[in-house]
Amino acid sequence: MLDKSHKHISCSTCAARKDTIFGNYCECDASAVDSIKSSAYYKKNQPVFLEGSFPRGVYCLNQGKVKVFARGDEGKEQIIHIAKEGEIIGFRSMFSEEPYKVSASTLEECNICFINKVDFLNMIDTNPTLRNGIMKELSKELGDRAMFITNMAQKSVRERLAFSLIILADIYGDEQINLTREDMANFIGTATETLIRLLKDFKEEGIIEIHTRKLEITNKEKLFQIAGK
Amino acid sequence: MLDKSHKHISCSTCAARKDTIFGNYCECDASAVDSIKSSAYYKKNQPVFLEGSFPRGVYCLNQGKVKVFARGDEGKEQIIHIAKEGEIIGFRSMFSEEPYKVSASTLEECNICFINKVDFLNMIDTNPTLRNGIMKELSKELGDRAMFITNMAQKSVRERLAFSLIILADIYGDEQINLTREDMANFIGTATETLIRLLKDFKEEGIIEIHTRKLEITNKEKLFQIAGK
DNA sequence: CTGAAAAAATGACAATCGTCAGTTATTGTA
DNA sequence: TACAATAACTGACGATTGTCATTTTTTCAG
Repeated sequence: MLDKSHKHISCSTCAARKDTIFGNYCECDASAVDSIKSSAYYKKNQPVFLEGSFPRGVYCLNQGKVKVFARGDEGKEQIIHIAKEGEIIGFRSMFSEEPYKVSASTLEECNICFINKVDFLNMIDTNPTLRNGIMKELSKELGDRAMFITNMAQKSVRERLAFSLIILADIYGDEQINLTREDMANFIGTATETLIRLLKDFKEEGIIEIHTRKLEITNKEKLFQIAGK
Repeated sequence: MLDKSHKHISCSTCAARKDTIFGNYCECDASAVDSIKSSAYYKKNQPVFLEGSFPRGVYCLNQGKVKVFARGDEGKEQIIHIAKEGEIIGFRSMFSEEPYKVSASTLEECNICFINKVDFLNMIDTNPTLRNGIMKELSKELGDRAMFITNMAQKSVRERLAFSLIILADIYGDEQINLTREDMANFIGTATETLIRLLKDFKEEGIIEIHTRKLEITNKEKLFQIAGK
């Protein structure tokens, strides 16, 4: 259940805490983080931060999913990442001292906590474990994006779709994948029409079941096979 | 002139030093870095580090260019970045504690300095300015790769070629761009044959001049126009 | 519950781009 | 300097994928 009020969400009762950088790397107690953060409820399709603006702090997802995307020359979205419960987003630009290069927007109802820039940087300076966690995170993501680029450049749309469905299945866990066709196409890097046709193919091949918006994977084996490793 | 011996290259006389993270962010004197590093001469097309292996330290380019690339499922290279004098490469995996996700290989004769992992991590721990420089670098690159992904996904090969030529012109400075057609194709993300045909088109449109291997840009304006921002 | 708006789906068509097969040019080395 | 190896280039062809136009379905607000 989502807390739709703006009342404070406590780190100590946060179900996602074990998945966060704080829960993983930081021996600092939950109340320390609690005391410097605020929390807010977001409706579906609400912006979290916008490309071009300067970061005021970082966002920690307590509940819900958020798409992180860049815009191409003609304004078309390219989804770079889909963040879920426990992830921290928007901290890259805090170190680079540049405006955001990407935007973030909720894909569903969300509860998101916010830590002010000064407080966050202060935590990093004084807490080596947390700092190392952040650096680890940055580095890991850099590796992920190298692979993302390679997939974009070398795989066919069909292969990318298979690959992306595996990633999405992981993000959505027991839930069924729930994205608009347009968002999914913008994640895979193709036209919406092409995506729809390929989903139909997959359905006919018995790989997925389509429940209107929601997708259920029925043959993950075959997805791996098509995705090619 | 390249120093082909293995004798020590000094940071204090390094022409590229002003462009490095050390020269930019770190108030520590050159001799401190000098004392912990070694230097080596690399021939053209020599590996610097390999995907899958664990990092032993970081590499700082004194002279020459290095390609950083991932491999797709069929072994095809995707060039993620071309590093030039002054750049430090191979430090991401040191934080992520994973094996390298990418390989690096010299594109020409190079002099490359090496700093041992322990020494480097130690520097970072004790030098906040350097540390911030590294974090800034990681973040910036993350932003660059978001844009790289977007370009791959949304631009045509012709547009990507124009865009890449602008980037390459910047990397090569006053020198002419000097890459094999295959490397250039692997940077742009296309087949070698397609690249060759498009280069011919550009030549006929008066945008570039082709001197066998080397490329000279004669109409940068038009490149920007084709690349689309 | 209903109508309007948004999203999903389908069809037709053309252009881009990759693949394969082969030729020509360049490079590096014996 | 010549020869082998590598790289650059050309041609033919078809598959994949994007675009545009239109219809059907779903969603959501009143």
